[in-house]
Amino acid sequence: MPFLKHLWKPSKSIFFYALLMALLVFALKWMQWKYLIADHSVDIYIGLIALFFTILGIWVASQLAKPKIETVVVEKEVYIVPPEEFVLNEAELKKLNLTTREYEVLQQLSKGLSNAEIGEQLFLSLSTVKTHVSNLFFKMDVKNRTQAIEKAKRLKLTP
Amino acid sequence: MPFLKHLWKPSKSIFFYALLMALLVFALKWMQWKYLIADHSVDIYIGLIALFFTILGIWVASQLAKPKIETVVVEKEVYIVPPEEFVLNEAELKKLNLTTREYEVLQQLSKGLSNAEIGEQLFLSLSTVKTHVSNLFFKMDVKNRTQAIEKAKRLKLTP
DNA sequence: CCCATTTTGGTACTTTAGTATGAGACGCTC
DNA sequence: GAGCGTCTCATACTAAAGTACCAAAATGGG
Repeated sequence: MPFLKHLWKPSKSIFFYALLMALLVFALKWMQWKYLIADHSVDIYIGLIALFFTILGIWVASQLAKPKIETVVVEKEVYIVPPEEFVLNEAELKKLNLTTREYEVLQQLSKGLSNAEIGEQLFLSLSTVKTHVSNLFFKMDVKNRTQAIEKAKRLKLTP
Repeated sequence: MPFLKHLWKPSKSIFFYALLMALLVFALKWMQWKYLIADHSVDIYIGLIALFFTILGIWVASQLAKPKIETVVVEKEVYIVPPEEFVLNEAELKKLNLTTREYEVLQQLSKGLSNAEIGEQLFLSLSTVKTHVSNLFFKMDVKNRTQAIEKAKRLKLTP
């Protein structure tokens, strides 16, 4: 009977109930000497005791058999990606009305390359790079390359 | 006491237990006449009845009371922040061994300001700004301001 | 107070960036 | 083919950036 296992669990309560039961027995014994020695109402006496202790047993069982609520906490992780990969903002790019070559120069510019290095990368003379860069600044409405880089990254035109 | 509601539910069982109880009382009455009239072992008799009916009550309660095991599953959503706000990388900053003033210049530099503008912001002459900037490039191991900005942002030294 | 570091500023110079202007070559379209 | 836009490159110039070296003033700790 698996129920009994639960009965023995709360050891502190056991002593309390045992003490309570002892007191009741003592009280009943006292009542026995006072009222029941004389007459023959032993049947009623026994019945009352049986009824009382049955109810007591039920009550004890109800007290010991506690709700027993098992709370299972399941942590559900809501993952929100931080990678933040580069997605070209084509709308903004189109607004600027850059030519193909100008955009290529802008990409190199955003890498932090100098005009000479851009020329090496795209096989252009320094003059040509300067021309593209200058036109780039005009179209982008900036005054120097650092502002151009900042704006290009902010508008998601370059990584 | 909500427990009693469960007791009254199975009406068929009630008659069975009532009948059982009646039989037991009858049996006890018979035992009473046979063994216990003569002597003074009424105490033991009462104790046995009390014990028996307590156990009976417990048993009845355990039979009638449902398992009563409630499993509550609580789903706890744990969010992982995406804000990605600027957090200064103090470790990397310390590695560079920049002076206070140099770092202030770097902060303005990262905004895309020219040397002259940085001078206006920090109330410095162009010469002083150039000195700081030059020392900055040496300590950061870069060749120009665009690389310095790129590195500062990558190492989370500036927003 | 002394010393090391920082901060500030200067001069002189080189390099790079950026502007302005022009011009030749190419491809496309009307 | 004329016109247009793009791409290329050049020259000339100015502005800004960057380097090198020096030095005075301020700062802060032992």
